[in-house]
Amino acid sequence: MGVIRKTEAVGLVLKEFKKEANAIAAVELIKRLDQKINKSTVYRVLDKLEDDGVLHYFLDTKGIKWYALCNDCSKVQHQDVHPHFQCTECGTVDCLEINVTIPEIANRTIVNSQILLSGKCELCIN
Amino acid sequence: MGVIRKTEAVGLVLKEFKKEANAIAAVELIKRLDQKINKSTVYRVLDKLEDDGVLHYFLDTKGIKWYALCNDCSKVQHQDVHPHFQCTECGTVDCLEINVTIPEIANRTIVNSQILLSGKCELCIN
DNA sequence: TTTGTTATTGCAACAAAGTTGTAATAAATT
DNA sequence: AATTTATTACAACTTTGTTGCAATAACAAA
Repeated sequence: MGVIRKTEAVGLVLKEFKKEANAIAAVELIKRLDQKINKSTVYRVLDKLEDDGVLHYFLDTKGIKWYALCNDCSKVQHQDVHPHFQCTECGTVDCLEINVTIPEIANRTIVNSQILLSGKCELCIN
Repeated sequence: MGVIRKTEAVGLVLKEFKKEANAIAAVELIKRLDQKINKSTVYRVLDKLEDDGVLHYFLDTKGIKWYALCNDCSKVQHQDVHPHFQCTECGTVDCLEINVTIPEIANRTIVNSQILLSGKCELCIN
């Protein structure tokens, strides 16, 4: 179930995403909002915003959760199925606005695809 | 650093992979070998076999580690960069022998790509 | 504005996966 | 057989995320 009440916690979490171009790790958000919002509240708010189609999440190369703003999602459906990119140098994670086509596979239905690319980002490439 | 001594633990771990067509989760392996090998030994053996190019690993939709036999890898390089598939019904995970081409991305170097597909497997599709 | 309902929060405790230090054990070499 | 040192078991720990529950605070209704 998504967000129902406009609380301070929801506001603070959304503010973080608005001032950040990239994705934010749940763990990082918890650090940033420490002393303001409790850890489990952060997780619950993220979860609700994901339900609402405001954020989407994915796991990085270490299996930890990252969240980023959605573009055209809704409570009904997440349209965001783009690849994510993690820089091996600075750890930054972005959404990539590219299309990767997954071929059909005999005898299987593919419902979801998660693509995580890693390498050097624009800033660390030099 | 890879395997140096041929120990019982290494033998038991390899035996599990030889009698299993699919990938095995580290956690599952630990359960299977409980009372035979200690948890941290399992992790250390898996790590070494990965170093040696015998196994490769990847994370599933929940961020937990899975291992599978490599085909043509070596200590020097892991050639296995195929997608992995996890069935949402039975949880089984396999390696897919298909090629997915990742387009070039301006201002970034892509060193690694992890593709995790999920849906229904051959057995659960009906 | 006050009251009532219940979604939301903080807290503390827990759970799961994986890691680490260390002393004891056992491969492999001499 | 003795020696070296990679490997193991064990226990304790870390990190990320979850859960139960009482207290709090949105929000609607009166």
